[in-house]
Amino acid sequence: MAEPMVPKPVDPNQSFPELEERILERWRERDVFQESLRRRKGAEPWVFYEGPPTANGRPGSHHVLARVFKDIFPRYQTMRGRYVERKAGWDTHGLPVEIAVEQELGISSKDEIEAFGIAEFNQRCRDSVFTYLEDWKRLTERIGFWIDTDDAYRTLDASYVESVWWALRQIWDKDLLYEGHKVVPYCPRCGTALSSHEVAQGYRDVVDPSVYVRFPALEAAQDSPVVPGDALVVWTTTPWTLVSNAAVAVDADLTYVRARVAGSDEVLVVAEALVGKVLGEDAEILDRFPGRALEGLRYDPPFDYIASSEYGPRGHTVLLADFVTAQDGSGLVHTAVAFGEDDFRLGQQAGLLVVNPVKADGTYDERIGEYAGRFVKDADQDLVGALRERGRLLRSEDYEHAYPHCWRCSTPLLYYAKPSWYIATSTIRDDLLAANDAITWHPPHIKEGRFGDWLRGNVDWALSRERYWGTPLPLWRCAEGHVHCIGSFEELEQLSGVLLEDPHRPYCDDVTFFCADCGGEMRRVPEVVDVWFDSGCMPFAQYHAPFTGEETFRSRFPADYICEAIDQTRGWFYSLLAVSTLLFGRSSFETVVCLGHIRDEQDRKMSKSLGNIVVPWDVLDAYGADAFRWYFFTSKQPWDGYRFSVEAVGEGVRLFLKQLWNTYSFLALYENAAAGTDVADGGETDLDRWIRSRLAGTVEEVTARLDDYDATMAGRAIGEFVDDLSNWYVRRSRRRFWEGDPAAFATLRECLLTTAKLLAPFTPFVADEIYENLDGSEPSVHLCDWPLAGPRDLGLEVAMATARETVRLGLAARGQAKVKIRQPLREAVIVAAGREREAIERLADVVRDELNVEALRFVEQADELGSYEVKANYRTLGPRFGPRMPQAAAAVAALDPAHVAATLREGGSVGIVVDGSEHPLGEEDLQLAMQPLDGYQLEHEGSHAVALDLNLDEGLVRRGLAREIAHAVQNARKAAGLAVEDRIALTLAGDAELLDVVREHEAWIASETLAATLVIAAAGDLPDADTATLDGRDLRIAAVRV
RNA sequence: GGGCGAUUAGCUCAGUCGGUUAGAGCGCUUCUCUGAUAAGGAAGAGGUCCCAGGUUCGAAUCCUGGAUCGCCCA
Repeated sequence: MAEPMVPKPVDPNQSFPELEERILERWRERDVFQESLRRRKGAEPWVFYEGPPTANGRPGSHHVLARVFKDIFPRYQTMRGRYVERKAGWDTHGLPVEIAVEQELGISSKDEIEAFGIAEFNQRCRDSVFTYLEDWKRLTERIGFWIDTDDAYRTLDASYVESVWWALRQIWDKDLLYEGHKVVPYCPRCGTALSSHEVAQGYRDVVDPSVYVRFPALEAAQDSPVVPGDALVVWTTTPWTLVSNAAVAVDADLTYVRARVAGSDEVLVVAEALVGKVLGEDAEILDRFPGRALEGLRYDPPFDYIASSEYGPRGHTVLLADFVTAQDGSGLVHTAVAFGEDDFRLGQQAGLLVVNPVKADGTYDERIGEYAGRFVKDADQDLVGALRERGRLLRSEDYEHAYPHCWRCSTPLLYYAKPSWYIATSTIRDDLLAANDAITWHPPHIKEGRFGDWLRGNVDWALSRERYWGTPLPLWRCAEGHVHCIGSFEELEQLSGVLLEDPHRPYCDDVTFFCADCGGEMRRVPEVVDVWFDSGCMPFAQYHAPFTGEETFRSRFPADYICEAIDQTRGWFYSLLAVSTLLFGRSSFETVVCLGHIRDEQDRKMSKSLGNIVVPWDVLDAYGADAFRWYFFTSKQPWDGYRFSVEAVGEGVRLFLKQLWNTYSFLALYENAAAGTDVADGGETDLDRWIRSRLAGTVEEVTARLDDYDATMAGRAIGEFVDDLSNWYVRRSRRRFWEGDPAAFATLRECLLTTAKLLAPFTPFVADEIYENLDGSEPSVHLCDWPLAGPRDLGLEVAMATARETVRLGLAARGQAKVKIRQPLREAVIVAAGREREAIERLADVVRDELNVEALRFVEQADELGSYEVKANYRTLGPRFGPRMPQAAAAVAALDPAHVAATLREGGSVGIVVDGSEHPLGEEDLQLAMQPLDGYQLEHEGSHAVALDLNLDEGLVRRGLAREIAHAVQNARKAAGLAVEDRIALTLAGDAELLDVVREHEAWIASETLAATLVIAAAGDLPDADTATLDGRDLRIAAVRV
């Protein structure tokens, strides 16, 4: 480094938002982000994948959280020497976009979309996707998130879609893509099935009717315990499915009973364990039998819209099932084949036919008579009413439970049997688990907990959506049912002669070709692909691999790091893992940081309806991006979630950024004041060596923490260092800075410069400003290499800690004695021996100065100042004595403390008797504490104590007054608005005794206050000057700049 | 109903391997320091470490059960 130049003056009241705007301008001018990439070109890549947000909504504070965590580690790794490409991405397909366009068009059904025209509809989707793109770009830049938005991948691009097609073809070729008929969660409003990870987003507590319905037994099988006229008690929380009741399920081994309710002739059948709950405690039990005895029993269904025969031979009979429990309900479970996963499976086993009287829009079809055309969930109450009227209803109550809703439109989902395309992920469950095994999760519990559990319970991925705006499913099918999966545009062109420019619907729907098997016309199936599959393909699709970007993809796979909020466990984290495991047999990311949610000051979720959203711009305008970032990085571990408010950010500004800035402006101030003067280098002091050692320790700590993706502890370590720098190093070194000691400037400059580099990934703006002004040999701190830790002097660090502890005790003693610090005292008596004493002696200047005492006197034995109390060290003696520890502690307490102290000082050991045998105790087994002695003001902690001699003589009093006078003059200087380096002509008047002190300490006062001349006027002079009152005496001060 | 996480001062959070009297910052009161500071220092007030059992010489910490909150799943 060249001889440092004098930094330009620094405004201590600098507005950070204003500073940041200026630095953004500088970054643009110097093209710093791109330059940071150019300089690392060819270096070992460190790979980050951007999880694509959708730009059809405004970015919020939670996006800022994610984006700053996406920024910090790439910045850090770049400084460490890695090449960190940062390609932005946008998620552009899917229902949210369609819904926004529907709202814009004022329509709300698929029929209306098709009437409007798919081509035009999709064009509108395409247009709407980037509605808030500028907001996103503006915020991204403003918070200092360096990502290349000009080279962003977009899931709607034809190249991206083609890569997704390629992926599907790979999966198809592995026989893992199939059409299944399953009960799926289905949104009747959106007209499409949802994947399990979408369902996971929409659980909400609702109150549904819970009904117990009589199903009268008809003809009984031979040996049946149940006779015609008895009624089965059947429980359900979905009355709307009762119209298509197909069977009743019971558990074969569970015990059921015939029972009579008190005061009634009616005989009801329920599980024994639930009799009390369903029929009352006083019900009379007539018969007990296992569930299997009920098998085959025919019953009269609750509604007769659909004849028993339509369900096949076993329609409206009792079946045995493995999912029935006596947990709740009646132990007899209503089964509607089309409306539940268990129901459907049971129906398949029993050969029941699927009868689904519910149309795709969620309303009953014409078979359900008066209810035809009604939305099924709305019919619940009327159906319950109808059951009641016909005497079928035994009981009805409200049942509160979590029920899935469509994550986008909030419509309650129906479980619904329909054909859908699936990826057989459950067959690669072990591979998924093995891939997960190689991932490092932050926080770690997600790996085996939430995410691992989810993988272990993996079900096939419901891939298809019966929608419009999405990647079209590349499957073509002929009338004979032959299916062909297209893997590239070129392949489709070869088959059809059509090269798609836009692969979206409806254009791809128009492409046909001849079936290779039967020669029939092949048409595309109507579905599009789950958007999560799109985003799961981003590792290769962002580069259009394997078509044009295969090499790039290979060099950027897998990612070293990804970061998203916890809700992506079943979203992007899963889709990334599933796709790459299917295609490449491994995870596409190695480390993931999982962020928590942002809540408001009252710990409520932030939502538009509560009106408690914190708009990021409010934070940025008030405190700036560095403050915003610093809050997220250091206030807590990010996965714990944040109680967030604009004010919460303010505290970090005051306690960290302002402190840092003031230290920096202090350096600039005194380097400017000292400029041109030629002061001899005072040489490095212990204080310099100490802060450099602390700096080295901080570099080590921050590096280790960032390597471990722990921004929180890394940031806090920097915060502690800056606190030490400002509140101890600078505070204790001020005189050297006033005097212009080059050694002090060099130390502080180095500390600030290294701190700027450590801070660059955290608070990139203020870090760059400090670097620019103190060094500036590179265009930006972000082009610098990460600092290497210098040598440490741990002995000195420990010594300083001891000295500071001594000061703390001394100041406490002063406080207790109510003696101001400006009043010098004769001596401080310090109890310390060995290493402690050496430490304090080494740093005696610091201690003496800080305590304002003329001398330090050491005593090795506390008994000179007070008496000892001796206590057992539980940590060492506990393991030794175990259950006899109380006796041992009592024996120690009974020892003579003075004797113990003396013995230990001579290196001897002390014996105690426990249970009749003697045990020698060494120094480490005993703790000596002090009891203060009268006459001294003593503060103690452990074996270390400080006492102050409070006797004042005339000289001390007058020196104290001299300091009061100097202080009063300084206040007057400050009040007059003088700069710290201004020389003054000083005239003092007032109380005669004070003026006497001034005469005695004239030279000292003049030098302290930078007085070129000091005139002592007559007592009554300067009637109009500033007046300070010292000890009840007036001092009039006139200070004029010369 | 199940899983995961959380619960420590009015607020925000630390708390190492189980060790004596549980800490810090903010806020509040009093005092103090100041040639940078919106800062610093000292003292004070403020605690059922969510509850109950258990293990242990000793539990905020380990175990079991429960409560509350959050997220996820049925």
